[in-house]
Amino acid sequence: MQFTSPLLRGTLLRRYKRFFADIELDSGEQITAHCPNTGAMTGCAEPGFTVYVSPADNPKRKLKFTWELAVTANNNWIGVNTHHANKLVQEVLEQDPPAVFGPTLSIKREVTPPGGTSRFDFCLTRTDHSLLYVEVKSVTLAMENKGYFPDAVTQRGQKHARELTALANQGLATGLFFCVQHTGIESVHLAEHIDPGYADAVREAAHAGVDIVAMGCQITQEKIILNQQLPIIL
DNA sequence: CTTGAACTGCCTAATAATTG
DNA sequence: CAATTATTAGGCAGTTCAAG
Repeated sequence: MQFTSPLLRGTLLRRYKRFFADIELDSGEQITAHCPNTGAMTGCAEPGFTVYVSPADNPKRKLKFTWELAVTANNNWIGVNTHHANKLVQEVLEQDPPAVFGPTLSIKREVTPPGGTSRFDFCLTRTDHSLLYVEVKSVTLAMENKGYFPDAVTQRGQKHARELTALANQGLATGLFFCVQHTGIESVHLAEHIDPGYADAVREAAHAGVDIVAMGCQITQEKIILNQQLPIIL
């Protein structure tokens, strides 16, 4: 995924009220950027981090910039725009999907399975015309070189995981895709210490046959590309 | 084109529980 | 029983995407 216009570099002053980030650009100008990440962003939003924002040309927007990238003290790059996660996953599904998902004919987004209550990020139609429902999760919490999910208690995520399990038990193909937008993460782990209930739900899902995949990406100020499969430790 | 849901932490208001 | 503390519930924020 290429950024359509060049990003501007700055320093994070503070992130607050969920949607806002005050940033001092290299030019010295102080701005408030939209923070497109609804998560806790633990370890991703420390004041003083180098950050990159994209300019918004939409005149209707109140905030002229969107926060896209953060660089940690260890020089790891993080994609904070969770909206890109689905786009990144879509790209990799179209171009070079993980083997367990198999080649696909078409991809639909935001699909509610028949009889279900949750919407899933993707529904793939595979070459044998079977359907595969995939839920995408964005991983940004890192400790050492390990990535953890979730970074906060998530009842909604747990509901998704349990519904995936239910679909799998009905014989449908299902997948859970961890999109790791953090260059320092080399493996993905369940955050037992943060949300043990979710960890259990994912293990149950795996046991029920939900295919769980994690991919990491290359991040530069020009683009983000999901390019490597990462091990998952359940 | 218009509308509305989703994303989910944080702050505040309201209620419940505990203590002197 | 009043006063203080603890817990819970609700509303809010900007943007994007999908459905009508």
